[in-house]
Amino acid sequence: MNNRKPVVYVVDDDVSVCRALSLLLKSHGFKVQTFTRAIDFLTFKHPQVPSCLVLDLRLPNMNGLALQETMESQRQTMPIIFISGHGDIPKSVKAMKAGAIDFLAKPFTKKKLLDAIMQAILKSKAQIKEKTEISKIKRRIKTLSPRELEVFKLVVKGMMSKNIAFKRGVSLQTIKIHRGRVMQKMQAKTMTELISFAEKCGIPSSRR
Amino acid sequence: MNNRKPVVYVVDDDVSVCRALSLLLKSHGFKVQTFTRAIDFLTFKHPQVPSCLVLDLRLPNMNGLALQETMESQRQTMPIIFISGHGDIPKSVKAMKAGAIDFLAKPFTKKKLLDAIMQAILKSKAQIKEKTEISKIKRRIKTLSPRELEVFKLVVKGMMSKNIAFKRGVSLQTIKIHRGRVMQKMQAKTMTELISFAEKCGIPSSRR
DNA sequence: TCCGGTATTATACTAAGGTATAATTGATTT
DNA sequence: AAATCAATTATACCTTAGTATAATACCGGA
Repeated sequence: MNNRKPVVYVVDDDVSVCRALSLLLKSHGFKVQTFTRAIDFLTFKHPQVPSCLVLDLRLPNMNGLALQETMESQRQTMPIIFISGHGDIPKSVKAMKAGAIDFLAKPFTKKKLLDAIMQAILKSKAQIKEKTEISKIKRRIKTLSPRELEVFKLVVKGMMSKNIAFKRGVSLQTIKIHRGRVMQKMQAKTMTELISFAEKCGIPSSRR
Repeated sequence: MNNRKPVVYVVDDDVSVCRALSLLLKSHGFKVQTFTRAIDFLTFKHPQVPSCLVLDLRLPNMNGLALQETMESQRQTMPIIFISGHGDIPKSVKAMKAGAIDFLAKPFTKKKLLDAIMQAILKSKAQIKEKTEISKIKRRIKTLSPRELEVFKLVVKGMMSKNIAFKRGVSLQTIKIHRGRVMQKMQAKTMTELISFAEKCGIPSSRR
């Protein structure tokens, strides 16, 4: 079983659309999961593999745009491709503003859809890579003691050990030890690496 | 003469639209420049102040989307708001994909347009700030001698002076002097600052 | 040809970063 | 009560960064 095969989720209330898209996409090497209701997709636990969502704009109960908003508020970053039979410009603009990859008005060609999906999967791959990297770093940050975390933040802002020591009213040696442990726990071989770790997790470096 | 008043450029082949928008926007504190042809806007030299472009989709010779592409290829980053009487979903999607702030179908309310312009001007301000900062740093980079530039790049990757010296087959002292001059010329007080300068100019730090 | 910028090296020194060892204190957990 | 961890400090030592001074060499422009 190949877990690395990209997954395309399809949410469309029209079962025949689901079936047709499923066939098309499976024939192009994607794994496909279809849903006829937004809520079913939201409660579905997606694995951590490159994936995207092909989403019908008009759905019962919760429409596509609302689903998109919900995903955003849940920090779900899966790329979305909208498909719509009765869409209009404001809706397409809203979808795109919210970060959709594409918005296809029905009828659309297979090529248009497949191109969009290809792009979405690429983006998903990049997102997953970024996410796993950040979570790895955050896991390391969690192992820091409060003092170490504080020293970490000041160090990446460019403050010298002696100044940190003075600011906190402790000895230089204490800070040096904290600093050393920060490097160890963060698994940073150099200052530059430490700074890049901090940046990736939104910890400000320099005076930005 | 207030040079800091934001400028809104309007490109629309309909003179009455130009006039109406000009009146509306001037009454809201913007400076306004109108054009009836894309080429007139392109050849106009805009000053370095917060500004945005209100752009009609349908224009003679060069339509709005083509103008947008041209600006992109010229690295013109001015935020664009499309207005359109006969647009469709694909065109609006294309515009948004290419980075437009908004795409308003005529008729639109004054509020919609003003909101979009407000957002565009904010973005423009951020762009200008970013751009001036980067150009300031790039100016400093230009003062570096070839050797200094090389050392700069290796330093921000986290390489130690002695390793740089070995790699280049020169003495440690030589590298230290280059390094010192890099800090001077780049006006960096700390390593973190030097790294943030490098990052802003796309010079890779660490192993990214 | 002389000057200035670049590149190089050496010696010597100061400052800052980093490690090792050892010890103390306080809080929390077992 | 004992053990563990975080935080602290001191002493000592080593490495790396950074500066000052002085000297050599090369190259291109005035």
